[in-house]
Amino acid sequence: MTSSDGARERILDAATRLFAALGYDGTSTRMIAEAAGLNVATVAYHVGGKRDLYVAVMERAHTAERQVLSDAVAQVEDAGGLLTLVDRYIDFCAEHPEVPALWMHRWLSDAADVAHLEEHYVRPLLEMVAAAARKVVPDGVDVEYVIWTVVWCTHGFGSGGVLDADGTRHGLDDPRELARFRANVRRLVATAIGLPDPAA
Amino acid sequence: MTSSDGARERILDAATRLFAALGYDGTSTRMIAEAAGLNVATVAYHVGGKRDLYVAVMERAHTAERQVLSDAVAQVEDAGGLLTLVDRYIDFCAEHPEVPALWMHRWLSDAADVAHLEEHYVRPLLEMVAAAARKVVPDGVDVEYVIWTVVWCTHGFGSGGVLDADGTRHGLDDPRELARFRANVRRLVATAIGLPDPAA
DNA sequence: CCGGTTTTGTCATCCGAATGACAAGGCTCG
DNA sequence: CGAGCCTTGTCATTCGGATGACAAAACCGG
Repeated sequence: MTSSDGARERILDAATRLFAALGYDGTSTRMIAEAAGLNVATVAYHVGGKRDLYVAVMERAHTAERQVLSDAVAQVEDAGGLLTLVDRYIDFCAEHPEVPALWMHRWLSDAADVAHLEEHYVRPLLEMVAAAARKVVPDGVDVEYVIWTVVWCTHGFGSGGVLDADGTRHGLDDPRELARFRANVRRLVATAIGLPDPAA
Repeated sequence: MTSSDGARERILDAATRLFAALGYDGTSTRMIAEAAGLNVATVAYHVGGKRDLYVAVMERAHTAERQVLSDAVAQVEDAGGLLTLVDRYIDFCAEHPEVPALWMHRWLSDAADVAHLEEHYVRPLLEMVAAAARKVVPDGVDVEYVIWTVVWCTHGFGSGGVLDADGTRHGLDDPRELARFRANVRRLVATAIGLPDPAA
């Protein structure tokens, strides 16, 4: 049973879910094994130790993220195109809430000595987007700052969400929250790069 | 020795530092004891178990935060006063980086079963600020959204910071990063609430 | 001032549980 | 068979928590 029909995939799926929800320290290999419906040792057999598991999860998440962003970047032709790019990224984070959650946890735990994730992955990604943006935006705009603002907001709203009046939390999985978020980020970016307010 | 001359304070200081840096799961009572220069049991004697330690840390952090915000709210008389309020909060987060870091970890459901922190602490705080803001801001402005945006950005830049071109990280402890952040948030808030762009 | 008692602060130590990791063996299907 | 897949079993380590012992200080009746 379970054969090899994507055992590794199932393991990574479970690990992604758990790392995103509980962080690296809050997740044990046994939890991951149980969530994947496999034995603890089987997980090690397919992926390796806990650290390998984590790296594999982060790399897979990053690959998806890079795919979305590089596709979107390729279609940026003017400043307005940046709003579409932002839209794509928001969509991606709403559809895959694990990604912002994984990164959020990561930003806060320098403990994990997997520094190459930042250096080799997020920095190039950031530069790719920044380069595309600089071409279509007036000089003097602090492009990197705008990007970081969008990143922090999107990751924040996406993983932490908003504490509603009745004490419940809403993230970007909530369609109404998503719409509100999108409209506001569009306006935020538009004014930051000197575009007219998008009435949506 | 060390008597009771603020042993509890020293413990809470160490715990705050560690919880902020490593999160709840990443911190052990033994680390805290060592960082405070005390025995594990002594920590338990003064504060209690790990959970009590965490709650005490969060409550102390929240008290400071509320103090700053309620002082600032009391001086808001017009829309421009909100920019001052934001400034105060940014200053606070820059001076006490543990606070945004603690909350950041918390949003990602660090020690999830201490829900009263959100319900009894952050929600009232949020409502206090929102109420003050609504009085001086045009109707139709999504005040709570603006607040959440500022919170996420400030906590994000404050605890996670920004990944610089050379791979180093800069948070709000870096004066230049702080200035850049402040200017941009001021503008962000100003445009969101229909104020002229503050040239600062 | 004083002897004895209580309270307070600290420590070394132990316990049950959980964790990450690994060795060795057993499936099962081509 | 035998290689890929999975399990059982075990190990050292670490965790949070609790206990009992001890010293110093505070307290108190005389």
